[in-house]
Amino acid sequence: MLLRMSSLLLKTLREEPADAEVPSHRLLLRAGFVRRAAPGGYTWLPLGKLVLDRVTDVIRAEMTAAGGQEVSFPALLPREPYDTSGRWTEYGEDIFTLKDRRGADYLLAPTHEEMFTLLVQDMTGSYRDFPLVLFQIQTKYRDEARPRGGLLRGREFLMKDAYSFDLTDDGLVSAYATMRAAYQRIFSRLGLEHTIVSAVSGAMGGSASEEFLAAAEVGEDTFVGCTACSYAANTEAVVTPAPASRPFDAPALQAHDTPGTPTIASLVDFANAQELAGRTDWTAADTLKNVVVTVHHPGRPDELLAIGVPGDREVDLKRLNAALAPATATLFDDFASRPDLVKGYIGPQDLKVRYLADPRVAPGTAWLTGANESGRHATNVVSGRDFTPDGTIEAAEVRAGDTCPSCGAGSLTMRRGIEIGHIFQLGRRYTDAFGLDVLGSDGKPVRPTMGSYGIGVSRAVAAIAEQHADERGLIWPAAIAPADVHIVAAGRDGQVEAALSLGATLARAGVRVLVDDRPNVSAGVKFTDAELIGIPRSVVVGRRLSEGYAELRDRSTGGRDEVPLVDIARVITAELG
RNA sequence: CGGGGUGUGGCGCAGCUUGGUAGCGCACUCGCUUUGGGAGCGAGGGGCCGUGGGUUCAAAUCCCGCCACCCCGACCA
Repeated sequence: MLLRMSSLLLKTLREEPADAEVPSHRLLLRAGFVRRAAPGGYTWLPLGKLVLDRVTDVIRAEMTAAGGQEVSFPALLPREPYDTSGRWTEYGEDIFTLKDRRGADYLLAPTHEEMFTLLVQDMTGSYRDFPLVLFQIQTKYRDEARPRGGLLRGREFLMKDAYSFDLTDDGLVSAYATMRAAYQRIFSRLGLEHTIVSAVSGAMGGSASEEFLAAAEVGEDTFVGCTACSYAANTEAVVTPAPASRPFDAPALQAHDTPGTPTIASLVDFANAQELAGRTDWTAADTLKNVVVTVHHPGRPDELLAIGVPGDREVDLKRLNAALAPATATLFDDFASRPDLVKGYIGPQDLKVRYLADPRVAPGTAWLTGANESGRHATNVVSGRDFTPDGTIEAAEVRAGDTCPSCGAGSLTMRRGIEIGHIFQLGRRYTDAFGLDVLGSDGKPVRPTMGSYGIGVSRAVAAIAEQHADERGLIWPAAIAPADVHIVAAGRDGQVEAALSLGATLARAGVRVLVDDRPNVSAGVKFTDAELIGIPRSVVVGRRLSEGYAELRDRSTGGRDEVPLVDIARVITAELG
């Protein structure tokens, strides 16, 4: 490959684009890799397309090596399969829907579980056809409420989705392990520093879910790690260790007048000032905070739900939504319509809505909480005695320093990351929905179980840009750079001709070459552009050409070496192996 | 969904308060000079001022609606 910048469709931007905030977005726009073309949609320009293709090549190679077979489905699909799986309504507003000329419903697929399942149903019939792993690299569509960060969250994006089909649960575990290892190789080759964390599987359903998170400040996911063991989890998936049940030996529930205490802080201040129940050591952790949310069930009427969490913790809506998926929750604020719910003074006793408590609200624990009357709270409200939650829920916020739920010894640290991959054991949700059975060796029908494995390909490009850049621009890992070497012709005394000649020599040897042969462009501009574009290795053919020397530069270290021009091709091909 | 901000040539911005024939820098074209760290001089091309309506003799500017983009919040009981 020999690309000449004199004819390349490329325009680097000297100034920061006004509407790009996150570093990867700014750099990819400035360096001429992508361009915004639609709300949440990006055009891949020649340099960007080269990178994208190299990333997909890595993914394709590793997926194939792991036994996957590549297929490709349409993105434009009829409604019916998604009705069968229930996702037409479950996915809700996040799905792009449209009608054909006859008024029939279509959608632009947000993922393809249904189509993979149907394909396997169509084309298999015997246990001999399994195990099977299929994948595709394809454009997905999601009507995101808020696209952000350029490639990080778009409404149209490139995704690799793969599905394994096994006849036994052991087979699924094995397929999952194979895919997990393939993902580690993929992200390692892509130069992405990442952490594998426990996750929740969201709208897709399933279990044994893990995410690959690329560490980045601008990441949308927060995840925890343990200081003592190898535990790592998305905050959405952190499971709170429940304390042991305690005997119901607390004194009887007692209600108190607590005027003007609608918040936890005001309640604690009041309780200490008034020596409530004879104590002056009340803290927020002694209180039970009860939050009312409206739960929106796809395809069903809304439901009011009360959530109880220790008063020193907030309700984390992301965690709550993860726990309720596929339903979603919003804060309830229409207290006028429900006189039984006294805002600021809600207690779990005799509530007329469903009540789910944090695991810390274990049987026997006693709390200071609302008395369901304005200006009144109650002490010694004991879980399991004075109220019984309808269940537990993981909705309280996770904080740095919390005890590790895995080893119980270390404490949790928190970081942010970009979700670049997600693997989980899907199970039989879709094979059940479509009634996919095949004949087993004993002649009886067997229902396959599925695993689901996704990579956000375009998002991975952004994550790489996020992790591999400095104040001058991008620094691509060699494996996915748009070219192996960037040759800069600096000068007009035959430098352009010499650069092109060197480029041709390298290209013949299989090296991917970008030559800056632009006439009438100053050396300074070319150097600046080369640093912005970020090809890891560059060669400057410049003022020492007449002496037979060129300069070899390393983008990441800034290193420069004068090398005889006749040796350059040999040095570079040796480096590239 | 809520809040804030912004929409003026390809990019970055001024002009709007106080209505009166649209400007600057970069980029682009041509000429001459320059050529190892974002060159100089000269001459040019390019804009339904996001969009629809209203007020007015006259609207980028004032009023109303809509759309888009960016940021923040999705929260304290």
